[in-house]
Amino acid sequence: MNDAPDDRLTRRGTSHEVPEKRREQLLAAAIRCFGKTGYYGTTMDAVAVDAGLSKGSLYRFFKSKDELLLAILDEFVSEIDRQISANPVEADSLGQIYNICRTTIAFMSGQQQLSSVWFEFFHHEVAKVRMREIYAKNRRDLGALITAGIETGEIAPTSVSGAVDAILAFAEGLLVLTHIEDSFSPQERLEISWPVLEAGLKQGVSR
Amino acid sequence: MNDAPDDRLTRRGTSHEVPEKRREQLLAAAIRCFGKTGYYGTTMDAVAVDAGLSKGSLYRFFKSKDELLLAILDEFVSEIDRQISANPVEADSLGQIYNICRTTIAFMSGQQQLSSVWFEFFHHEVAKVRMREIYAKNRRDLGALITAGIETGEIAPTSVSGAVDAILAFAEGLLVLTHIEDSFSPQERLEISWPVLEAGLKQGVSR
DNA sequence: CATATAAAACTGACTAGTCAGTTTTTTTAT
DNA sequence: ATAAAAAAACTGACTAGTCAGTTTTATATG
Repeated sequence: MNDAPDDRLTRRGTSHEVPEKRREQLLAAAIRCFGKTGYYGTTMDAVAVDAGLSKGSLYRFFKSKDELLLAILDEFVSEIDRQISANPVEADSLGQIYNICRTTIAFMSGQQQLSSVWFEFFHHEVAKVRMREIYAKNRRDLGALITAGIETGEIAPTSVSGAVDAILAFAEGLLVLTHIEDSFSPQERLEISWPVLEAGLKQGVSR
Repeated sequence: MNDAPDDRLTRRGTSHEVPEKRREQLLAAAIRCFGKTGYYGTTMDAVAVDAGLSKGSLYRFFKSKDELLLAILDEFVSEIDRQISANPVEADSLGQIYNICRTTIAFMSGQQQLSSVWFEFFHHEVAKVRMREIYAKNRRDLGALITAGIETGEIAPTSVSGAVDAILAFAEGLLVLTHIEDSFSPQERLEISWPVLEAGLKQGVSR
């Protein structure tokens, strides 16, 4: 039951525990709970208990369950961005694209299965708006890389949006498979199946 | 509000309305409702109202919400299978694989967005078991086609499971994108981006 | 230092509403 | 009349969000 980390804050803060820290603590608890039982399956009480707080206190930091959720989404986006840019910059476009896929998949599949929550939001209007923004950005970034790759001759001339769709769908799909097949390791599978996609991009459209 | 089809059964059954027919009617209503508001966002009352019945009657045909759900999943699987085998048999493996992808995507994205419900089940244990069976079968079918394609030289020698992963992830991902980007037409996008994947399979692993 | 006071953080019981599933009542067909 | 089917009413468990009261921490004062 209690698998919260040991570094959980004590119930009463000391003078050195600023609200920021407590907010992070609540966010971490929410990620654990949502990851375990999903958004709709997680009660605000459960989040509070996991963080070692009461529900009333939780509501001091997050006005609603939706707000808590959006905070998690934002945390995810910025963390993934941070990790991607922390990697050494690849010289070639395909290397950069692979870097983005690998980093994103590693992060998403690592966080207590939280990525499964991602898919609960197709009927959650608030979350959906945020998700659209995220995908629009992904689409712009990948599109720029592919265009650059075509210019250098690294990627065969092809429909840029087609290639973006293929990459986005591929990465997204690997995450989906992760949640259906328990033994599935998306990182391993990315390594195995990436060459197929890579060959397609290098080779270009053959018909 | 009321967008149920006109051929909806009358409120009172006649002696000629066999349970089978009513069951199908309820299933259709459930598909509409789940498609509109998702599994967790759909109440049993809503399904009953959509079908022009009361909740009590609904429970005569389906013992629980879970049972209703499983019936839909089964209906989907058999309908997709039916449509795939209804297509003319392609001579080559790649054509058959494309046929499977195209038919599945066309069906899933066509049914009142019901495919979004698919993704709500990563935390629904009952549905998850059924989904695993479905994916295991997909994996077997695709694996056989790829192995055959490699034997005929149509597909370059490669990791069969890697290729299966790539295709499954790709198709699954296209459906995900459908639900994030409203203007996204998965059929169109499949046509645009399929060549990338196809080239990859023909070309094989290049490293 | 010790004590008083103010401010901040926290609690848990409560509200108001929802919904899956059940039971009772009404309608219809034969 | 009577049995089957449908409708309506009901139950009980659950949950997001609130708030009055409590405890802890920070600050001011002699």
